[in-house]
Amino acid sequence: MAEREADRSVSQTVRAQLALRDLILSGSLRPGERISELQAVETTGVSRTPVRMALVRLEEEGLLEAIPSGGFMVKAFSERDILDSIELRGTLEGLAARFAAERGVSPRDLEPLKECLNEIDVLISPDPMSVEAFSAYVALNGRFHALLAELSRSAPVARQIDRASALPFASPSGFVMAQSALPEARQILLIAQDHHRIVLDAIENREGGRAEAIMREHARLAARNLRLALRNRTRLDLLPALALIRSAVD
Amino acid sequence: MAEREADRSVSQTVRAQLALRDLILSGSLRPGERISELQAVETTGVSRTPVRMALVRLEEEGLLEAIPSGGFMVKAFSERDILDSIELRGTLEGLAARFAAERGVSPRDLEPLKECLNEIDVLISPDPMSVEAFSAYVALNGRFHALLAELSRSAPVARQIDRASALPFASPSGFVMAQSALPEARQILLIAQDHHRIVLDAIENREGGRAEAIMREHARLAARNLRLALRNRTRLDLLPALALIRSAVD
DNA sequence: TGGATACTGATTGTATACATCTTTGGTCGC
DNA sequence: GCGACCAAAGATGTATACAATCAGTATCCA
Repeated sequence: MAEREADRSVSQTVRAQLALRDLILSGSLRPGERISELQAVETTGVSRTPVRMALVRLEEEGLLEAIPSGGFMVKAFSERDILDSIELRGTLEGLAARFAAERGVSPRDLEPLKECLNEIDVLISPDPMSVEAFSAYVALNGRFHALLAELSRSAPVARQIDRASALPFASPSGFVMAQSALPEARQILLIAQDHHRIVLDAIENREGGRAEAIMREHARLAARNLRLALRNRTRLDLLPALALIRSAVD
Repeated sequence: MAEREADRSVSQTVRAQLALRDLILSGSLRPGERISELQAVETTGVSRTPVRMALVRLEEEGLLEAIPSGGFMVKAFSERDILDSIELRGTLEGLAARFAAERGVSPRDLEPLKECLNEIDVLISPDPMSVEAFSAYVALNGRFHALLAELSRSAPVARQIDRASALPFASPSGFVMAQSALPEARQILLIAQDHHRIVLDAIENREGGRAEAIMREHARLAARNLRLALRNRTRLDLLPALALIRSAVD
């Protein structure tokens, strides 16, 4: 009951969507649980109309599932669902990289990506990375992947990548924070950064197949991160998305 | 003002969605045109609430685009957008086929697909195929592709394929009807059917790479169909989706 | 005692009224 | 004559009231 009268700039629908998403990812709403609209109205402080709009959008986003008899429930994911979602994103990013390579990109277009990589270099340079560095990495990594999707110059492909990355555990840096405390963490980021450089090199030299393959492999690093985080059981609190996993975290 | 009181079994939202989709695909609503909610209310005969719900769903479907200042407009597609969407679907179906091959499927699971192919064989056997045969082919072909997506046993992948195929010009048999009058048509269907057989063979023998590659190539038949239909300019009336193409059909 | 049916409560789907914002047309000023 | 500003009309975003459907429970009959 804090920010009941939050800033008027964003629509009520967006506010409800953000609030409900937080509730889902934080685990306040359990997988399989039916979402009561009236309850959501009380929680979010907006009326039923924007709440319903938000529910529809969250369903399209993949966090909710429509109940045949009406209404929505929180979707449950298996560990394999998550791994598949990561492979899916890798496949789509691979397609984007291949398009970029085949169609050619100007040095001017590559500029922001290289700049992004240089900034990442600075972040991952100190050997025990700080938590803030990990956090900054997440932002820069997301930026790099977004720029890469644009590089395909294909609106349909970029759109599909966005939708595939919408699920928090499928996003490019979904499991980075989880292992910020592990010693292997920095090593994995160094490898990831190498992938970044390779894909740009492949695109520059118009090697479509190579660009595609490296992006697929790159996504599999996320899967490795996930397994690492689950096995070590450390800092799982940094992964709100895991509240959605069914029978993986018991 | 005919079916104002259509059957009560479907919700008003679905009815509005179907009606609006028809209006868009038939070209009654031009690309770039803002969709007036009140006008949609008059056209569809339902009230504003379900109309707005339908608009949100059609946006997620990819047929509409949100206007920053509010409301929606009909999306415009370039010819390249369409070709990219086809390649996108092929890539996703390739992933599904690879998953099916790698994970293995039981003969029991393959049964309905083989049955489907046998039915298609009967349809494309007579040399001058009838228009009804083409129409039946569209249905069976859609069924085969849906079954193949299921075969991946990956809900996220199947879901993404559904969404990629939602755009009419990206769907598996999007451009089949357009060339039902052309002599090359049957030949292309014979090749497509060969692809179908090959992918099942690859899956049966757990050849993931082969299964993936053939599905990618298979999708490119749709691109070939599109070019063929556009060049011949025959039966373009059978392609309502072309109303969305910007600057390709002038 | 078990099962089926009817009833009641609650929840979702729909319609409409209201407020705010955008857009468009006209007029005034430069 | 052109541009900017203001006003009015229409559009969308929001809230709420109503209707219909679904789930749960209790009772009645076999």
